Amino acid sequence: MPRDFYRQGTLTVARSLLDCILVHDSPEGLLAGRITETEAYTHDDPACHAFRGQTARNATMFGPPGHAYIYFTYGMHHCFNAVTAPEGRGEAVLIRALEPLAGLELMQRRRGPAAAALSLSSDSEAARIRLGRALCGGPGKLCQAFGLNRALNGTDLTEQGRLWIAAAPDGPPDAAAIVATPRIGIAQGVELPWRFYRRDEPYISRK
DNA sequence: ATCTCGATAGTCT
DNA sequence: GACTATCGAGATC
Repeated sequence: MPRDFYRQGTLTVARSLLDCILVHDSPEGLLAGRITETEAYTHDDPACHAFRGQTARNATMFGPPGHAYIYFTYGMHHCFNAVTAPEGRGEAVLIRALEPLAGLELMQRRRGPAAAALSLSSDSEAARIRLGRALCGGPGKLCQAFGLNRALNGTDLTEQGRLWIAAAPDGPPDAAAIVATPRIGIAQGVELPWRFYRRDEPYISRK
């Protein structure tokens, strides 16, 4: 997606990223997934890392839009965001889940024995969904599956280099097809309905 | 299906 | 020294 896509306003970007394709041309292989669940974080939102000002950790959030903000949390997980606000402002969209499309075998290896034990041949629709959610059904899971870490923090997502986001093949979902709910795992700003996914989307982190 | 809890280390007060 | 934009295991219903 071009730079201007990320300048539409964080809430709009969060909805418009649904169905877009995240691609990682990693040294071990090409990985791709359809974005199925997002959350918006704005500068005046107490749950946003940028709310209390710029620090070394959140610096890329204050940089130009269209770049990756990847941080480490809970001592063992990474989270991947797309920076949205104009420079100096500190806003981003958290990618919470994907439907894996390419590189599933590599994702299984990265996700560990439990995920690797699941059948890769899509015996049934239910089995495919189970596998997809085990691989990329959560912000920490998808980072592990894709091999995303702080080394990729700040990557420009608008050019096809190592990590980028491609347009939704059939365009973004209709507004009427998108559900908005409170965000997951936060202590402040719990009332804001800034988590988005398609109605009837099976590839989400949780209900 | 839903819950409670522990792991684990970087960040900020 | 407290907190964390999480995950998975184990208990419970």
